[in-house]
Amino acid sequence: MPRTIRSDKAANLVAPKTPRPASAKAVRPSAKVVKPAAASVEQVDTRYLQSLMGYNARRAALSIIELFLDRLAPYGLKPVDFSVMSTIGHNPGVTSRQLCAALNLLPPNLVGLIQSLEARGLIERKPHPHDGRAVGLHATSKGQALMVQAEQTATELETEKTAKLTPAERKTLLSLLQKIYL
Amino acid sequence: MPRTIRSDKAANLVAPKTPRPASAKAVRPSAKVVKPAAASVEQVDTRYLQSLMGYNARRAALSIIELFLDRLAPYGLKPVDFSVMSTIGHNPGVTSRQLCAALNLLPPNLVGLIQSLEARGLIERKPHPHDGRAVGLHATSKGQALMVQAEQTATELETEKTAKLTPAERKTLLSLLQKIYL
DNA sequence: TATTGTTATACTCTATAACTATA
DNA sequence: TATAGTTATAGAGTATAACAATA
Repeated sequence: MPRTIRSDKAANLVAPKTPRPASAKAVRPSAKVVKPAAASVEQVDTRYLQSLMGYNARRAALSIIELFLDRLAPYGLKPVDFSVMSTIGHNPGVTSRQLCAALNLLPPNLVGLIQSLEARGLIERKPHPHDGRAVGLHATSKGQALMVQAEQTATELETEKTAKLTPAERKTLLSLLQKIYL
Repeated sequence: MPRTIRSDKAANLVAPKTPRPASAKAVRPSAKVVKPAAASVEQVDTRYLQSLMGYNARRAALSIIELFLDRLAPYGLKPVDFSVMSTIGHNPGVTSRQLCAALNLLPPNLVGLIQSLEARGLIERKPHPHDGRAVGLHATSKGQALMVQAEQTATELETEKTAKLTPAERKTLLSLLQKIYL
C-alpha cells in the first residue's frame, strides 16, 4: 500500500518563535500560588536542542526531504533512487561498490534498488572492462531523459526551501556542512 | 539483539576530494582508443549532489548521529530519547502532544518511548492541572542527573564533530539551518 | 586471501487507521 | 465535534552474516 497522506507534518514543523525559559530550578513558588500541584507548559522551550548541530541538521534535512518526496514522486524516485541515478548519470560505468562508498550505502541495500532501476529501463549493466567481478552501471537514454527533468525539479525545490537564504548564505551553508561530513 | 558492530561506516564516509568530471557528453573518443567497450570510473564525481542542500544536510546529520549513537549508548539514549528527555527536563509538565509538535514526532511513536523512560525511572507522569485528558511529564531526580551527564557528553561530541569550524562559523551554520526548517 | 555482488534476514524507524476518554 | 493518549499494524529504512565468483 503506497504512502499518500502527509497530514499534519507541516503543522508539526511550526516551532515556537520566542520560547520562555521554564527551568525546574527557576520555578520559585511565591506565597500567592493557588495550585501547588503539577505545572503546565505554555510554550515549549527547545533552545538547548537548537544549539546542537546534529538536531538542526536533521530537522533541516527532513524538512527538505519531505518536499522532495512530494515533488519527485511523479518520477518514481525517492531520495536514494535519485542520488544513485544522478551518480550513475554523471559517472558512466560506475560500480555498485563505488556507489556504496560515495553515497555511504550498504551493498545489500543497493541490490534491490539497482534491480528496480534496471527493470524500469533507466539503467543498464555492462561487464566491467578491467574487473570480471564488477559490473559497470550506465544510464539508458530513457534514464538520462528522466534525470534531466528530475534534477531540474530537485534544484527548483531546493531553491524554494532555501528561499530565506541569500545566494551567498546558501553557498556558505553548503560549504560549512561539507566541513562536517567530508 | 543489540546493534554493536559499526564496521566500515567510517571508510564509507571518505569522499573524493578532487573529483574529475566524467560527464557522458564530455567523453570524446579519440582515434587512439583501444577498448571501445564499457568505460570504468576512477574517482566518483558527486559534485551535483554536493550542490543540493538536502543531500549535504542529511550527510552531515548522519555523520553526527553516528558518533552520537556511540557516545550516548552508555546512557541508554538514542537521539529521539535524548531529545524527549532534554525537552521534558527543560519543560516540566509538558504533554505528549506538545512534545510531538515541538520535535516533529507522531503520537503513536511516542507512546512506547515514554513508557520506556518511565519504566527506567527517568520520568514521572502527573495529572495535568487544567486538562483531564492530558498528562504532564516530569523528569525524576534520577532522570535529571542522567541528563546533566548526557547533555554534557552531547555537547562535547558536537564540538569534536564541528572541530573544523570556527565558533563564528558554527554559530552561522546553526542560524542558517534554522532558516530552513523553522 | 581479499573483493564484488548477492541472498536471507532481523531490527529499527516511520506512518496510518481506529479506538477511549475527556473537553 | 474536537482533542489527548493509546493500540495495532503495515511499510520503509538500515544493519549483519554468509555465500559464490573472481582478483
